[in-house]
This record gives sequence, structure tokens and C-alpha cells, in this order.
Amino acid sequence: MTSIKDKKVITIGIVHEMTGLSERKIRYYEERGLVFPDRTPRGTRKYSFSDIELLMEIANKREEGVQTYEIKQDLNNKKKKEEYRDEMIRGQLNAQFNIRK
Amino acid sequence: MTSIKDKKVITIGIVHEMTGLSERKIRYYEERGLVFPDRTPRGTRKYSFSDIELLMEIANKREEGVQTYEIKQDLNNKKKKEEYRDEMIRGQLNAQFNIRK
DNA sequence: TAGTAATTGTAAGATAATCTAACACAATAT
DNA sequence: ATATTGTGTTAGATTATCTTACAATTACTA
Repeated sequence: MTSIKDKKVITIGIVHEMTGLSERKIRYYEERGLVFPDRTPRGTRKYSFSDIELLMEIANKREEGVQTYEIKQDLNNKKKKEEYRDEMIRGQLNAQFNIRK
Repeated sequence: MTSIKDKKVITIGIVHEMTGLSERKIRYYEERGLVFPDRTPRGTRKYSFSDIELLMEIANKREEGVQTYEIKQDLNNKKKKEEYRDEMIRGQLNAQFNIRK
């Protein structure tokens, strides 16, 4: 489920280096509920490689003129679809191997 | 050849968090030629997940009493073996598919 | 079209993180 | 016995990050 790509270990300066996005933008996309970095005990943000991929997708959408609100909807839909699919798969497995509750 | 695990994106504080090693030790192992972090333009060290694995191997060796110098020898030998093996493989491929120079 | 919301930039001030260099000292090696 | 190794700690300087606020522009909306 969670791989190295999901480990939140990259500080914002390096995310900036890697994506070319300004730190302002990166923080703003968090404010709008699009990314969710972890924090160190003192409050420094930490991002994962997956977060960086996501940020670049967001940047692309933004260039197409899509607003953060819509991007957020899309992300939520995508997440829901994935959850639904996973649930279906679990259901199938249950039906096969775990007939009685 | 190079994967996400080799991207140097993790600052020393987080390496410390992840490994439990003091920053002093981490820098010292660099001084002894055991790890080679990249640097940001301003000089901040950046480590990869592979570096972190390596650092933990080093820490284990150290606990067994092995000195950094020996550890370095071992690492160099390991590297040489890998290079040798790779060269052999390339050689085989050449023999198969690329008979004339 | 006027007015509100969204998106970014920039600045200020505070705090956190990192760097290098140096000194100390115990443990090891020669 | 002396030299080397490995770490901790400190000091001072520099860099990085955080939050908050204000400004300006662009994009919706009633």
C-alpha cells in the first residue's frame, strides 16, 4: 500500500527545486486542501515523492486554467473511485473465502 | 539503474530522525569517505533513501566494532565486484550480438 | 458591471535548521 | 606510549522555513 514514494521526507525548498513551483504556490495548494504534507515537531513541512507528482499534476491543471476548487473535486472523485474499487475487491474475496460472517 | 531510492532529496535533520544517528556521526562518515551526499547551491547536504540504508549498515558495523576505514574497504570491494559483474554481463552480450568490433 | 473570490508575489519578523571549525576526551590501534 | 579514531559539544555565521499581512491581477457571479 505505502511505498517509499509515500514517505514524507522532503522539505519545501527541495520540492521547489524539483518542481519549479514557488514555495508560495506549494503552501497555497495546501491551504486549498490539495496536498497534505506532514510536519516535523517544529513545524517544517515534509513532502513525499507522490506529493511532488501530485503537485506537478496540479500545476498542469492550473496552466489549463482549472481552479483549485475543481482540481480538488477531481481528486476527491478519483479517491472515491479507488476506495470503491478496493472495497469491491475485498467484497469479492470475502464472497470467495469467507462465506459466513 | 537509478531509481527513486537514489534521488538525493533528504536533509540531514530528517536523516537523523529516520536513522537515529547524530548529525555529527552522519557528517563524520562523509568525512571518512563512506557516504556522498549532494549539496544544494547553498551547501545543504541532501541524502537518498539508499544513503540512509547505507548509513544504517555503517552504524551496525560500527556497533560490531568495525572501524570506518575497514567499512570503507568493504564498500569499495563490493562496488568493484558489482562493476566487474556488470562488465562481464556486457561482455557476454557483446559476444552474442556484436561479434565484430 | 460592480463586487466578491481566487491566485500569486512580496515583505517583515520570528524561529528553526544547517554549516564549518575547534576543542575535549575516551577508546583503539600501532 | 603515542598516534589515530570516533563522538559530543559549543560557538558564530548563514540559510531555510514559518506565519501573517498587504497588494495586485485575474476570474467568476449576481
